Amino acid sequence: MPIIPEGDRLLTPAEVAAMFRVDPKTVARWARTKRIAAIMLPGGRLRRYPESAVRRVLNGQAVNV
Amino acid sequence: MPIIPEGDRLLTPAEVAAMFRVDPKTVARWARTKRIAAIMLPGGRLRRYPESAVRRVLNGQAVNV
DNA sequence: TGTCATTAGGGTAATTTGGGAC
DNA sequence: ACTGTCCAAATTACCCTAATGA
Repeated sequence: MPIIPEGDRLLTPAEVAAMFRVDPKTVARWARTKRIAAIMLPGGRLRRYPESAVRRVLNGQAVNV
Repeated sequence: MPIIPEGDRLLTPAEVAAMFRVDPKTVARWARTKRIAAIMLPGGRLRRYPESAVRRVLNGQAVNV
């Protein structure tokens, strides 16, 4: 089954950062340390964040990839 | 492209402290003791406060998390 | 193919937190 | 009973450069 549920929009680092009021770099750090779910683009450098994962954090629930 | 649906914006500890004119540490203490709603950033130490929660307190209404 | 805003990584400084005590 | 301050540790922000992707 898909790790990313269908209908789950992917957010850019800038969008996630804006939602949490943190620096985009901080979001990348969360992804690198597995503190928030994220997928890597084929290029292997840029990431996108499933909206559902972001929402889980906003709801104070556990996260993880 | 930049869609940030989450209707409830998040405030930083400093912003909340300024609104109430108290020390940021006091705000953190309120969060620890569940006197004001807050979410913990994935980092695990810093918090953000839903604007709606702060507004409820400012309006003298009950709070709780 | 070339341009260009965005993103990630490294290093360093600043901010924030928790906990105990006053 | 509640707040502000002191401390050490963890987290985050800002600097720069290189790579990505539309």
